[in-house]
Amino acid sequence: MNFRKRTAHCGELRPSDAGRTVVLNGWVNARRDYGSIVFIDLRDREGVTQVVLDATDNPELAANLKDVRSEWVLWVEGAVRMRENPNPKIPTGLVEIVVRDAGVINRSEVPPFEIVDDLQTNEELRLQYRYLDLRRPTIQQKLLMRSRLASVTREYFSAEGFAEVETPVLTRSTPEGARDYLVPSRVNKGRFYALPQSPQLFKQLLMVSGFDRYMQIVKVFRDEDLRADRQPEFTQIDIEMSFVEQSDIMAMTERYVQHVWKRLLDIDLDLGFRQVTFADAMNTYGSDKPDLRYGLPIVDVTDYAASSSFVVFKSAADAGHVVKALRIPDAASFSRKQIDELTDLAKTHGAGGLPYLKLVQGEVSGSFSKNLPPDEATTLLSACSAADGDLVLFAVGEWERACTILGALRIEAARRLDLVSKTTTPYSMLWITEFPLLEHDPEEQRWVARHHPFTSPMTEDLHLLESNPGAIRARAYDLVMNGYEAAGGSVRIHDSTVQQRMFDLIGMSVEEANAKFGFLLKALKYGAPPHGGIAFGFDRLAMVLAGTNNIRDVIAFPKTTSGLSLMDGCPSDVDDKQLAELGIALRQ
RNA sequence: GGGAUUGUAGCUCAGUUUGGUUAGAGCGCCGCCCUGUCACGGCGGAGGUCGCGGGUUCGAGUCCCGUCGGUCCCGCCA
Repeated sequence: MNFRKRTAHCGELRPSDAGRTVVLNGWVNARRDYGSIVFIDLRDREGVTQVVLDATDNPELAANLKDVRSEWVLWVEGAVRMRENPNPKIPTGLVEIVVRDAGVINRSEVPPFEIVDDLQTNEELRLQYRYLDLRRPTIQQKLLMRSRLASVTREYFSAEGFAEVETPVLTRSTPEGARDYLVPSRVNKGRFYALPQSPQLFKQLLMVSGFDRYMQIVKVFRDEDLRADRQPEFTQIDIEMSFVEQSDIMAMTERYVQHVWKRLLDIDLDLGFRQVTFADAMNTYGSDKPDLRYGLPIVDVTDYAASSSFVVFKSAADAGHVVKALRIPDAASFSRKQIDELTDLAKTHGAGGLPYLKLVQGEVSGSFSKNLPPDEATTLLSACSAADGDLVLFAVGEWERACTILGALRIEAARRLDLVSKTTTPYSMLWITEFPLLEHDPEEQRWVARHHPFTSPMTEDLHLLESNPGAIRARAYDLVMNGYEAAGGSVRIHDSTVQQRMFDLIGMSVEEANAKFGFLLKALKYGAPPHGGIAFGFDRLAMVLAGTNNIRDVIAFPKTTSGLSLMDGCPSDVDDKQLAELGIALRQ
């Protein structure tokens, strides 16, 4: 196929180029045919340029291009000239190309959906024809932003003395954490590799080796159910540092984020991101990843509940549970239906119901106002700082449960009141610190690591290691951006004895620990430096930067919520021959 | 594993509540016309396994059962 190569792309021509003869290559974005004059909008990654073909000047060429339709690929040669009727909507709108010669490089079938930014098509079809979906400028911009993020990241960490070291993708399956994706070994039949959930152990071993500062942009895999912000394979910016403590890692991370925001968004972020302890975050926002672009704090009213006439509150307080309240300003106008929807939401998070009070022109109403003497209602509402026109929602129960319920309602209320669009702080950055080291798994009847079992306990809580494990706080920290857990890390245990005690605590025998993590325990005995690190969810970071709340928008070829790839149809069946080579028989 | 919601023309959706003639609209597509459009315009036209399978019924897009996808959420995700 003959075509003339471009001398300009479709987004660059301006009035100063008038008079130049250029060649463009691109896709037909739109065609407007007037018979003796035809306009063709030619599109490439950089933009759109209008091309004019005058049939009276060039009848032969016009006849050749008569069939041209959307998404055909053309080359076009002609002079740049000022437009009679400029189009202020596009950057090249002041100029156009008068075609002198042109040709069809490739034809296109009629696409299943139009290649436009404000596409209404369902995601199923878009994913099936992902290569067409990716022609849309909005998606391209997001992926180009992701590309720049990767460049800026490497540039920053390289300048800070970090070495990028690759770690294996075929690794050992380990207990704890997410389900592993397994890869059968042909050479060693009946045995399996696991795809890494993170390069955690390898980066710690690199610290033992003395690499001192490591970072890697790396794919990791977790075989768990998906969400709007979760894919089975995703990318981490994995970071580890030696001879540091928590504050050093957090400070380094903040400087990186500041650098990224400056370079990619030209926004100046102040260092010293807000820090909130896990306990405070749960108490005040009902979440360990609160979105602080808006307020809506939760208050504790357990003290008032203890002497309440409302039996639900009273008995909760007597049982050692808590009563929490969420005041939603100007929401007393919520209808019965809207309250029912909020109640359903509360129930999905484990609430029995949703007690609420409304204050309208001094009158108290609500689901339990009849069970509450007026003076008690007044006291309770003032404890919640409720003003006229407010709605107050209550959650009753075990501490973390009650907090979580109101945390979910807080997000929903913000959505309904459209608080995010009204914010004066478009980016909310905060650290969550002092996570519990362990949590109790009622199913397995044992303690499990909340972060991972290599996380160091806070020094001042070490004495609780055997007496009160649930109260131990970890030297762990999450960086939360606009309500997303963007990064998480910890200072690691660098002492093999402490590491062994940790394994004991989560019910792992010495034998098992040695079998599964013996290489780490051994390595820690050969002069391990104090070390710690953090890992960013690269996709989530790209999401926040690109201003989307769908992780699939920043992944070129994502999977659906059931883990399918609709374009190539994986996962797929494999031949019996392949299974036989691997020594695998499928069971029904 | 569970819940909610969704699937009708190439696309977006209406029609399903209360089963009943030939399943509609906008956009797109095809043909003709048009010299300044850029959401071009005008005239005409084609296009449907109502996701799939089974059932109830004289009759199913509509009711019932099952199933396969999409989206969101709970559990899960160190």
